[in-house]
Amino acid sequence: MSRKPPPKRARAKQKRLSPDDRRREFVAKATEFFSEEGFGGGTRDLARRLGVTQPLLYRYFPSKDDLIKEVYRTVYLEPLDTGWEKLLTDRSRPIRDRLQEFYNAYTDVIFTRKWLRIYLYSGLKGLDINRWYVGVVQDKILARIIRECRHEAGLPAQSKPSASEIEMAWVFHSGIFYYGVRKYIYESPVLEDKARMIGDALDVFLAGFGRVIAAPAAPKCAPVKAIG
Amino acid sequence: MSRKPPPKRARAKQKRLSPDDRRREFVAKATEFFSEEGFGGGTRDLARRLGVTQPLLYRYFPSKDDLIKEVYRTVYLEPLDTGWEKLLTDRSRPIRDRLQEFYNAYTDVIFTRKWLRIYLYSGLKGLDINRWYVGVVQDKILARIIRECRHEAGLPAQSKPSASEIEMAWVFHSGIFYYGVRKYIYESPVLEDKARMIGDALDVFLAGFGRVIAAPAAPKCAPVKAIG
DNA sequence: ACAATGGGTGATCAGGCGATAAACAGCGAA
DNA sequence: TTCGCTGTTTATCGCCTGATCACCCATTGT
Repeated sequence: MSRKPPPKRARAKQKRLSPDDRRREFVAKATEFFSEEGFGGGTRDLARRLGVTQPLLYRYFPSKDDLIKEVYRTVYLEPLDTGWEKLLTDRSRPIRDRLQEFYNAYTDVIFTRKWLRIYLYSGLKGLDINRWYVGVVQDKILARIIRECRHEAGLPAQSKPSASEIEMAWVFHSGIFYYGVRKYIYESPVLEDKARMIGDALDVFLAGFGRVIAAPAAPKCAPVKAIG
Repeated sequence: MSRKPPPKRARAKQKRLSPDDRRREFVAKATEFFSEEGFGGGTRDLARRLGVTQPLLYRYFPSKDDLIKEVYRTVYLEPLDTGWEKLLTDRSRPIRDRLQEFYNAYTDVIFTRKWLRIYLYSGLKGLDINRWYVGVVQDKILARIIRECRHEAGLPAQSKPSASEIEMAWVFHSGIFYYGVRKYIYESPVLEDKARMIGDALDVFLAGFGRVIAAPAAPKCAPVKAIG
């Protein structure tokens, strides 16, 4: 009766993908799905969004948890390894330019609803991969920024930045990061000009960092000599 | 056989609480529970932690969702209304002292695993109460800080801070806030001396703010005259 | 043309979920 | 004591979840 006429048409529409590509497609769509619903979202809803039935997921992934792990991997690797080291340490350019360009690019990648939500969800789970990422940010980004700032301020180089220097870099970095959280997760109104926000944050940080580092216990009116 | 002898003893141990107190106790423990498990945590597990059976919850709360809403209310109201206005606007004291004392106290309240986790979970849900809280922070805290900073820098008062000023205050505030996230949610190692972190953040912000505000489009070596 | 292969589906299972109803237990008033 | 009230438990319902199995059908190699 209502038996479909041969659904070849419908089949024909979906282009043939290699198994690996199909799998990657699943992971990508699953990332979107879990970013909205949280990892408590059901496999049936996910399958519906993929346009397939739920048992099919288990042909590509042994369990929901394995699928989730692969979502983590792709999300956490996405913003990494795009030639920052050279950018951050290229002393032929003013430090402010380098940092502005870096944060413009970095936030272009991570300031999406999808990325930020997956990141926070996984952070709340206390996953190892989250701590690993935080460590990468600290070692590959913040430590370098500190080193460049010290160089800029004419301070002696040191192998490892001090704990309080790292902390200052974290406070600076987090301030920028949280702009994305406010905009894409809380959906609060923010200053629309992202580059302006980064620029102002940089100006405040660069102006303040030199003074604080140069005079660790100084009163607030210490002479400015570390910068300029 | 293993039927308990009259459990009067066990009953006697738990002190009689008024229904309202009992209810409050439930909400408090539920807050702890949900902060660890997320709001997907089961009512049976919650009841077990309360030392009662699951249906009893439904005598005190019509549904799980109502219980959760009350958790939100208590959590979001906890850090509010502790006389900040006077503290922040008391111009008889140096601004740095005021801000240091304020952030010491504010972070004493919100830097707990419980508070931060509930806050982030509810933020991810996109709840109205979250946007409301963000608005309160902006109006009652950040706008005042900006006003005091402008005053300190000898700049003319204005009824409303500009969007970019608010944004700078957000970046500053978020930097401090995220210290708590890193410590209590990601459980990353952080600078142990919280007051030092706040102090450094303040020094950077106060030193940088004046320069940026005084010379909006200035190069990075503009003379420092707004502060000091 | 035809069997084989493997992507895809319908039916289903066991378990956990939120929620409800009925039974029970302790306590103060009559 | 006895009644009734309130706090608490036992038993249970319907639903949804992650996961599995047997089956189907389309493409492909020969």
